[in-house]
Amino acid sequence: MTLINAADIDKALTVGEVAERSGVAVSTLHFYEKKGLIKSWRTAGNQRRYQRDILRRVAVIKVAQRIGIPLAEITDALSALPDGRSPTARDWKRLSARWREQLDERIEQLTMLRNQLSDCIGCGCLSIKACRLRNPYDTLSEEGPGPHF
Amino acid sequence: MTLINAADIDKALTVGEVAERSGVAVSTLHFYEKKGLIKSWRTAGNQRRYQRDILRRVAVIKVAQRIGIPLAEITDALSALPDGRSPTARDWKRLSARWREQLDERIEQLTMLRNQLSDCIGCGCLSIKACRLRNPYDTLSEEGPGPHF
DNA sequence: GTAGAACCTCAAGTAAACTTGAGATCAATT
DNA sequence: AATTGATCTCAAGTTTACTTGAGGTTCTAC
Repeated sequence: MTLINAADIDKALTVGEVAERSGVAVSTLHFYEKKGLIKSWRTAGNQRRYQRDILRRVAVIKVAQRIGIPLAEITDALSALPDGRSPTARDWKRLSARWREQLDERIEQLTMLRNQLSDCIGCGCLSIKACRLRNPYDTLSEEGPGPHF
Repeated sequence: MTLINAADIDKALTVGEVAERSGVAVSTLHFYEKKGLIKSWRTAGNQRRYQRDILRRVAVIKVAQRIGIPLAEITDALSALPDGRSPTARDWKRLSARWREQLDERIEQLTMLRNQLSDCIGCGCLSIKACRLRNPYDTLSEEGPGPHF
């Protein structure tokens, strides 16, 4: 149900162009499309064409991946974006706020791990039952019930 | 060429025991053995037996995994450990020092990502060619040539 | 001496995120 | 018209880190 006007078509990008400009392989773009992360329309000759907007979208996907968000979740988040128009700053803000939290969490976990690692360096305390490194669930369980990835 | 004395055998652990006490599945222990991460000897009835030391070793593997080190690299690092005796604090220190660096690096990367994300929240700058989030290689390339995982 | 739990091996399956390959079509150029 | 490069589809392969299953053996306990 996406509306496309003449101007958009005019500026349309081919897969090759998108690949080069976004830095991902053509096969990856095919793959993302199959997974529902991005979309395109076709020319009379069945070739993909993308709105210029695709470049930002792919950039967003790459950022999310760097954070460590799995593609399925990215698909999910992206599907919450408005259909048919380019996401606005506000849309992007919602997305990034959610991911920002996950990033914070991830950083905190790694930082805790680092502290524990420092405590343990050279002390051999991994052999001790009470070692915090050895029993990470002491800390994880503080997050409450439910799955802790 | 590992020497095992009567006392060790005395305190030997079965796979089931190791699994329960280390928190990994029996199948995972089989798997780790095949990959060369851990080892065992066999009873007359062909069942695995482990030195008590296995528990620390598995703990070390799990810590390394939390840092994000792939198993192959862990195997590599562990193979540098002395054969036939339990690793000492010094051995463990060498290992953790190396991994500590990777952890630091990972944390720094994520922290940079977070800062950039903050800069970008709500500003829509992902659409701008110069956006640092969009062009992470500006920063990655500072790490020098070679593969950047 | 027999049931049931714990083990064994080996092959195959799983999930994520892609890549590769084969065979065919499209588009731009000479 | 013919060549060359870009695309297309669809299936199958790749890597990491395991898990699952089938079919068979060993241990422990009653």
